[in-house]
Amino acid sequence: MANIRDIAKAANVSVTTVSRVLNDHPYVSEEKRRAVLETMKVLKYNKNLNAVTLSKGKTQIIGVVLPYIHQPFFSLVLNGIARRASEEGKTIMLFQTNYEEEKEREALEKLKGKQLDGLIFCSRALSQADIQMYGQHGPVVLCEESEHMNCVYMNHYESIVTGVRHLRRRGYERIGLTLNRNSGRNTNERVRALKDSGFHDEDIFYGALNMEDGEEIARELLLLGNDGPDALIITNDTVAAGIYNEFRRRGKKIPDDLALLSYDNQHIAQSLEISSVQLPLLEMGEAAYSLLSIPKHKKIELPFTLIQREST
Amino acid sequence: MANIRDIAKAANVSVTTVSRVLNDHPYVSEEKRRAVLETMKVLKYNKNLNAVTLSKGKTQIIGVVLPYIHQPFFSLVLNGIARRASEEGKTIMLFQTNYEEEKEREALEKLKGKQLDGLIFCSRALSQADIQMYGQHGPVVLCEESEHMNCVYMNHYESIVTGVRHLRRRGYERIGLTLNRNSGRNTNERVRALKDSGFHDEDIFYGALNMEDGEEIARELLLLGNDGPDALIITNDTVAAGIYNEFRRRGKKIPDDLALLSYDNQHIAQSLEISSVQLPLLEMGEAAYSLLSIPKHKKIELPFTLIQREST
DNA sequence: TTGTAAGCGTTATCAT
DNA sequence: ATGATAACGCTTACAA
Repeated sequence: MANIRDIAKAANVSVTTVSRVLNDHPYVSEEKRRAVLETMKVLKYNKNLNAVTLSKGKTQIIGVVLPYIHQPFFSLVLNGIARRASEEGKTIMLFQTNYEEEKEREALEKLKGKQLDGLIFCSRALSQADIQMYGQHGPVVLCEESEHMNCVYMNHYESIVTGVRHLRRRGYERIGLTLNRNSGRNTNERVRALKDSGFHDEDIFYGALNMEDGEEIARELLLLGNDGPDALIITNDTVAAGIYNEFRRRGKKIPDDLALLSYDNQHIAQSLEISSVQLPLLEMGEAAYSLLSIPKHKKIELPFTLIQREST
Repeated sequence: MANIRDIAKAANVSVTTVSRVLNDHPYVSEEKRRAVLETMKVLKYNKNLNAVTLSKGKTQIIGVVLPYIHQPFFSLVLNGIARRASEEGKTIMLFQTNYEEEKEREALEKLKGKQLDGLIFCSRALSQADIQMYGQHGPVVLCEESEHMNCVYMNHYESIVTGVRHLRRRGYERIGLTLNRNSGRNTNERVRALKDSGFHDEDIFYGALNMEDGEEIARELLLLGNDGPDALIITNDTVAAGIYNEFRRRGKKIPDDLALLSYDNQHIAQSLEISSVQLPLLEMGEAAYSLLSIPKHKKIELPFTLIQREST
């Protein structure tokens, strides 16, 4: 592997000149430029990007932390980030964490080790305080409200309040909630909003992330019969689809037997006519990316829209 | 920013000793180890990972090239890759190309520049020959059949033949096909299989990738009336869902008015009872990752399964 | 067990 | 315009 010095020697110029040619700097005669280019070809020269990185102190790599790649929510946010990053010639390093703190730490350590120019958390398991500690090593953005770090988020409390109001107007009286985790800021906000609206813990179902989880919850609800909620606000469309499917299989009707309101408004909600809270996820990703280069604390709240369909 | 030399000086040891402490090497007295660790804390030392990279000549980064992150097909393959990579302490650099050759080239150039230890193409716009040229700079794996590069793929020709046989058995006589692109190895194989089965160009619909595309194609088909195919093999479940939705909206019935057989067997196919060809996508990703470290040419063909539902 | 010094391959500063 | 030379910060023979 020929390096810049080999080229310099072979072409009878200095390394500086070779570097100049490499970077299209001015102040290099056409004659030498051609000579350098020629010997590069002869010696099959390849620029070593790691050396550039070390010398410049920047990698042009942005880290993105998310729990699950294949969830529509996260893959759309990621998409938004990737789009902006690509426009600016940055690349994305992906950290799929499955909500394991250790995996999140790996990403933070790469920021600390200068392998990343910035880091975006689409969701997190570590505490905000833990994450904030790494802020001194480079820009960190959260897709969740934060008082100390740059962040882009939607108002989860308000979204639940809006959902409850919508359901009440449609005549539903006992409203339940499904959630993925039993901690996390967004989760807590949703729970708080539900309780403030006068509903109870017993109608909150945790561990609701996939279609199978939805089917499972549906079976629980069917056992409860009239002793359960008559409407459910659901983690995401996929879980809602699971509930929908299981109810249909058992000969139950949506929304007569159970009203469904889910989050994300993905294709499947559209197809099954499930009401859903739509978030501008691509925009969230794009905003997160932009926030990386804003030095002072900035929060961006994104609006949501409730799309009503047959399920409510 | 204190570096390894500063630490050495302050702790009264050599840089080698510091490096040894850093890497948990044996042969360093407990006394010095503690001294080093202590001064590291005092001087707030952070290891610079780029320097490590340059020195070692390996980055532990694997590049993944795919056209669209948010498509279930690709996000599942990516998931499989990420899982294996994470197990081995490698990280993923993501290249969302939107099938732009230039973007694919960026990834290849990073391999050439030693910023990547390997590269996986989940799909491609560049020719195999173009990609193969970069094989000299590091391992490259394709998720598509190739005679020269390591690859994991499914037999697209056979999948169409199987689909056609299935549809014929169910009584359908004129079978059409939807595709995303009008080139690409997988696409070509599908077209070839359809033609070999006795069907024609006129029933092939291109540009079918999203739900909206499906709706559009559905409208075209509705205009054709009885002058179109009575069954369709479809790019993916999302497109199929689009067709399904549009037909339902117009009061048409699936499969009476049109039989649908799609690819990928994602949630939405399950929910809408659409027959679908299932591929082991996670396994495909995992296999692709493993193939990176196999020096001699190896091909892995993955099986597919036709899941029959109400749409056929 | 410890240290010296030569890489790794660039970029950047400062003369000339 | 061109070049010497010092960073960048770590790893790793090789020597002691």
